[in-house]
Amino acid sequence: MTDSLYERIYEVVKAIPVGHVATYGQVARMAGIPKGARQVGYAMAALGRGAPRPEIPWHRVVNAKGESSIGAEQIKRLEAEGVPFDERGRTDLRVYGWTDYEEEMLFS
DNA sequence: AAGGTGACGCCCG
DNA sequence: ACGGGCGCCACCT
Repeated sequence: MTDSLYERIYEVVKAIPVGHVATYGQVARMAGIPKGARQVGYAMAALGRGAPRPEIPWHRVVNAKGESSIGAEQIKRLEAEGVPFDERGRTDLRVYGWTDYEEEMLFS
């Protein structure tokens, strides 16, 4: 719980709806860190290191290709809540990708 | 204090 | 579609 930067990232991740996923870059942008995709990944990695944070659905964060960056554990969790992965380990972001109110505005 | 390290992403062959 | 290379930037030692 070091500072507000990670907290902002965690807030965004907590907002990802069940059955949907968001990319690292997307989370970064939504947290106000345009070039911070890596920081998001680092923040996720930090979850396993220090204090436990079971309220944060880290498994709903995938890379820009729609793949899991961590492996089977994540895929298992996502499929359990209705997000399918193909044999190549990818999920369809066009279908399961998360779009919040703010972002939907950009499409209009 | 300086340099190494990523749960990333984009641009090019 | 896919791999390689480079840029990014907060964290850790």
